[in-house]
This record gives sequence, structure tokens and C-alpha cells, in this order.
Amino acid sequence: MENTDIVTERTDRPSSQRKIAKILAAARTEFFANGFAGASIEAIAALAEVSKVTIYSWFKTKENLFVEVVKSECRHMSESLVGENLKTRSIRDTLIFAAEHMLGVLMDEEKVRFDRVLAAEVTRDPKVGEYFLDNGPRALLHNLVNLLKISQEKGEIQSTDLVSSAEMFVSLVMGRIDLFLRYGEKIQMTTPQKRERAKHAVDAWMLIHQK
Amino acid sequence: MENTDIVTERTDRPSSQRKIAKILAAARTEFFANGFAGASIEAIAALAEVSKVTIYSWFKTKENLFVEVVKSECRHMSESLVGENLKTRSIRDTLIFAAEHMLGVLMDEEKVRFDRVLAAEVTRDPKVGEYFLDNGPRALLHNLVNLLKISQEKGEIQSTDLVSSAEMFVSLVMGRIDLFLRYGEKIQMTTPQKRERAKHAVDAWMLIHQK
DNA sequence: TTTAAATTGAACGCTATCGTTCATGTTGTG
DNA sequence: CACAACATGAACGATAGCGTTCAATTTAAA
Repeated sequence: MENTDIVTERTDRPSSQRKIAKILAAARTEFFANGFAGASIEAIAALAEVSKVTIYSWFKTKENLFVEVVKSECRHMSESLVGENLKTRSIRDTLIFAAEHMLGVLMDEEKVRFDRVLAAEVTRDPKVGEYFLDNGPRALLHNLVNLLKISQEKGEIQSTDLVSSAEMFVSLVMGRIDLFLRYGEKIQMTTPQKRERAKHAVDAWMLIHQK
Repeated sequence: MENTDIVTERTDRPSSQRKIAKILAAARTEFFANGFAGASIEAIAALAEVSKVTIYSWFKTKENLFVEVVKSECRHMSESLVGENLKTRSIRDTLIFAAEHMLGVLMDEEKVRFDRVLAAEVTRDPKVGEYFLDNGPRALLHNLVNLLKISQEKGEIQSTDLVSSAEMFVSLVMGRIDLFLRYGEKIQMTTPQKRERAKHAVDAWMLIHQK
């Protein structure tokens, strides 16, 4: 998947921009609800209060429209997963903060539906899978490794394989939560519960990585 | 999802049984490749070398056929995840064995495609999700908890929450492997590599659960 | 106001699928 | 053999979606 926007010849006209945005939003809703094959362009047009022809004039095919939705979703996700600079605090506090944040983001119902639909389309088009992995999980892992590297240099933790350690951290935090969510289990977690789980996971992780 | 078989009035005729089996196998292939909406009954009939009418005479609808495929797959899975009685060995060896087994089963390409398709259908029919969770992940968790209980009584390990401990075990073994597989990453692991990962995960888990 | 881009609805051709019907075989059991 | 259950191909109606065309209209920039 290239970085070029598929939307043909952007326009300056604000009304067009607004329509394009509405189309993307509607497409998102439809695709997430019914999957690629199940979603209908006509329904998207109706939802966006736009003519079907307008959709085809901006996005050439259903496939393109889907890809644009995925891209926009990935952009949004990598923004929200790139944590701030937390290097002044202790590694424990930093990880707890990160864990809480992860739980918040990844337990969002919309993200779950995104996960369901996107994974299903990987068989049809593996590119969307790669794109997602690069901008989601791998970006997160990368940030974590950088964090751990600094902590290790500070002598706070001990690890022979930072990538594996980062993966372990994510695993301990999420556990099987994402699995159960994907299969429809309603998991409600209040903020203090998330904090509790975050602490529990971080403590376990610290136990493994203490000097 | 009830336990009653949807296949209407089973027959004694072996030829029919064979056809039903072929239909289910073909349906499995088609559904896993294209999802529910994308799969076509006609294609399934062709693949099963069977008339479309035959399919409709046994399974009344596409939906029913899909559900039967899911059921049969779940049956097969819970068989393969229910480990043998390993209570004579040490908890460490037992867990390493279980971990290796898990890696073997869950990294299977067919399982991955099953995962993709099934999760996608949860939006349309939440029942299949519940059914899968009961027969897959929850069954596995349950077996693990029983195992850990015995080990704890033997004084080998220490845990205040066996369910959480079991979940941690699974998390440490699988990590994000299932995520990456679902999004199309080709992860090749030889048997010794699996063993290595299994040991690594179990050692970390033991560290958290030592007395 | 002029002008070009953008939008629209309606209609179309095309393809595909589900699910059904029916008349004609085929299979296997008693 | 006789009989009933089973299987088949072909055709059908109904529905639905994609992607396109076109003439008519709205929008907004110059």
C-alpha cells in the first residue's frame, strides 16, 4: 500500500472536502458493520447523504474506498498509541501509565470492530494487513523498545532481548482480553479496574526483569 | 447456539453421510477463504461434487451450513486442546509440553483463517462467538486452572488467583503471535524454536509464581 | 455574471447469489 | 423386484450489488 492518496485530484472546494469526509465516515460505519463484501456503496451513499456517483468520482472503486478508510483509521491509531515523553519518571510508573493507556485504546468497541473487519480482509488483500501491522502493533513495539533501552541504560531493569521484553509487556497487559472482545464478550472495566490490571501486569513484568 | 444438529433427519445411508461430510469440508474451505458473505453455495456444491439442491435439502440455509461448519471446527479444536493427564510430571515440564502443543495448534494456517472469518461473523451473529469462546479459549483456561490447582496443592507454585495465572501463562506463550498471524505475517517456527519459546515463557511464568 | 467544476437522480447492463421447483434419474433396502 | 429415499441438472424468480452513462442542475471561484 503506497502512501499516495487514492482520492483523485484533490479539490480546494471546502464543500467537496466536507463531502469526502462524510463519505469516509459513512464508509467506515458501513464497512465496520458489514465487512467488505457485505457493505454496499449505495448504503454508504445514503448514509453520507451523497450521490453514489459522487463516491465513484472521488474513489474509483469499492476497494479504494476501503483502503482509504483503513489508512485514515491507522493514522488515527498511531497518533493515539505514540505515548508522550515519560522518561523523567521511573520505569514502573511509566509502564503503568502506558498499560492503562493501551487498555483504554484497545478496549474501545470501535477498535474491536475495526479489528474484526480488517483481519477478515487480509485474505483478500494482504497489503492492508501489512499496513496495519506497521502502523499499529509494530509502531507500539518500537516505541516500547526505545523506552526499555533507556531504562536499561539507567540500570533500572535487566534484559537480554528488549524486543522480547516489550512483547512480554504487551502480552501481560492485554492477556487474552482482545481475543475475548473480538468474539463478542462484553468486558466492562472501570478506570480503577484498568489501573489495577495495569499494576498487576507491570509488577509481574518487573519481577521477570529485575536485576 | 443449541446443541441440536441442524442437519435435518439424519440418514443411515452411508452415501449420504459421505456427501454430508464432503459438503461440510467444502463449506469449510469456501467459508474460510471468502468469509460468510463472500462464500457462494454454488462454489461449495462444485467443490463437494454435489448438487446445490442436495446442500439445501440437508442444510436449510447458508446460515445453517455456516453454523454447522463452526460447530464441527469447535469440536475438533476442543479435542486437540484438551491435554492428556500430565499430572505425574513436574509442573514445569507439564507447562512446557502444553505450551509447545498450544503453539503447534494455534499457529496452524487453517486455524488462523478460521479465526479471521469467525470473528468477522460475530457482528452478524454473536452466538457463534459465544460458542467458540466456550469450546476454545474458555475450555483451555479451565483445563489449565485445574492443572495449576493440583500443582498448587502439591506446593510447587504460589498464586492468589489461578484464573489470572492461567491467563498469564497463555499470554506469555502466545504473546502477540496470534495478532501478527491474523494480519498476514508469515511466522515460521521450527519445532526446536517452539520449544525454545515455550521454555522462555514458562521460565518467566515460574519466576512470577515461585514461592 | 460568466464559467467550469461538482453534484445529482434515474436509469442501465451486467453479474452474482440465494433459494425453489420440477421432472428425471439413481441408490440401496426389505 | 418393488419401493422409497436420495440426488441431480436445468431453469426460474427475486434480489442485490457494482460500476457507468447522461442530461440536468447546483455550487462557487474569477
